[in-house]
Amino acid sequence: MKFKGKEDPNIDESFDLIDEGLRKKATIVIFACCKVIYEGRAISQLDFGERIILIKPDGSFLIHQDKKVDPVNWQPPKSRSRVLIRNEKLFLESFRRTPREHLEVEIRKIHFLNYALIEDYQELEIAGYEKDLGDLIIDKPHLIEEGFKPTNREYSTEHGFIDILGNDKEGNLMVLELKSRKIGVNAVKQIRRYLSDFEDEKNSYLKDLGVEKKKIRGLLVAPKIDEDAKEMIEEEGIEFVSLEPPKELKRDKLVTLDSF
Amino acid sequence: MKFKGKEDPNIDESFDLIDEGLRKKATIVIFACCKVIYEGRAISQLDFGERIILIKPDGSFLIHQDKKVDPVNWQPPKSRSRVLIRNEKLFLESFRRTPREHLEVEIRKIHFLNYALIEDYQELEIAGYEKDLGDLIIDKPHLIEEGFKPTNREYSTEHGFIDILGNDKEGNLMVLELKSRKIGVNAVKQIRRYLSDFEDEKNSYLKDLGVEKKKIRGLLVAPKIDEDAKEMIEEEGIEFVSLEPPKELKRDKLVTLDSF
DNA sequence: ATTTCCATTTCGCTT
DNA sequence: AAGCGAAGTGGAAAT
Repeated sequence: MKFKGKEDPNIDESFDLIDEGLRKKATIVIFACCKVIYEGRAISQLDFGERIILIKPDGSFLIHQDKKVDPVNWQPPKSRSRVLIRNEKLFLESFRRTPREHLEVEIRKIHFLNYALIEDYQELEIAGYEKDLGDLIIDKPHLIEEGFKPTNREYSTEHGFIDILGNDKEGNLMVLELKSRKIGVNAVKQIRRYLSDFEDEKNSYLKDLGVEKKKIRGLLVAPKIDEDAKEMIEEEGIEFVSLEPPKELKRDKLVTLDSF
Repeated sequence: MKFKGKEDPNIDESFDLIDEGLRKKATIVIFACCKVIYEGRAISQLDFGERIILIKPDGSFLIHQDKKVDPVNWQPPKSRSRVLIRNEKLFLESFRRTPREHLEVEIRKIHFLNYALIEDYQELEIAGYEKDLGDLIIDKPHLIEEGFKPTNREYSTEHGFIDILGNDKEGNLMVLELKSRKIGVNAVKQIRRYLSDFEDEKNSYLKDLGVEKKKIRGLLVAPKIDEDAKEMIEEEGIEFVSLEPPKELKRDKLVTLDSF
């Protein structure tokens, strides 16, 4: 692995180092006073100020201020970056087609400039959201209720995808809507639309599934439900099952963190 | 402004520099081989690899891999960071209350470590999205059609907020749904729900607005509309007006960028 | 503090 | 390439 850095480079040194970094597909970090103009899906302008510029080998281009998680300006992966000197001033540019987007960074002064040839093939293992909740239910249907049998996942309807379809032990159709965090009013409206599809006689979903003249039960599954949503479902006979998405990684070597 | 940087610091130098940077509320950039564990809204683990760590004075804590715009792990502003040595290993930690979130970074090797005392008060000026489109229509209603008069903005209904309400020159009610980019099928469904509200006799919106026994016109306003949405609106008598959000900054000194 | 909705959302997955 | 939905969404404005 190769690292290279320079403090207070002059304009020519800056140009050479950045150019070298770009050609080598290095990850480049620059501490600089710069001004930024963006034109693309929107248009923006940011006057001179001290910022961090991060250029990644996949073409991503980020400019970070001293606040917030999100970059103030950026370009997505596969953008093409270049460095140039115009009127004795140093510029960075990043360009993207489809949609056409352009970022121009005028650099007044570079304080630090580093680049490194890194390749990070490690992938983040993450758990604890909707997909994991769905996996859990498919794996252990009894967590919903004794005798529950899932039949379809991501079942497509006119109004969107139903997270899980299944039957209870009496053969009634069950429509499950999952949320990893909290059931709100919108989730109730959503499942209500799915249910109205099925309740519509003209609709053929029931026949498709070989389920006729049975009840249709709507279930919302999430760790919590908010008060408004709770009132709504009580009026409409929709059920709620409290279930946490499993916060477990697949290769589970994770040690519980000490309290801070 | 104060900058400080070190190449290949040993563990004690690293600790001192980071600790100093944190105390001074500096912006810290670290090029390091590290392993990351997160526990909070979800839970995640990332094995050792070469990454960029960025700690901002507002408490934001970002870990970037060599790909993508988004950090692989992060903590939001107001998180509390600290550096520590445990079993002769260097760790960074970041903690947040409400919701409770914790990030632990084990550092195997630091290649570069920089910090800088920067304060960037420049704010991004941006234009070209939905709000600008709404401003434009309120300012120049004739862009929708001759005689159009907006009456309400962000008008609240059971199904959400209608972007703009108004009347045409015959006094018919007009329901406008704006998009800064492209009308898709979802936007049509949305305006359809608003319209069904108004068309329902039991509904009192019309009386509230003093508009009775008039037509109700649904308009989608955006730069473009996709093919599916176009077919839908033709069947349902919803109209489409093509309008670009104004891509103009308020203090407009912006020079058009040269082509790349 | 909580809710709601927009975003140059980004990102991953499916068609 | 385009569309769809989730996200540790983030962030701002309103309540």
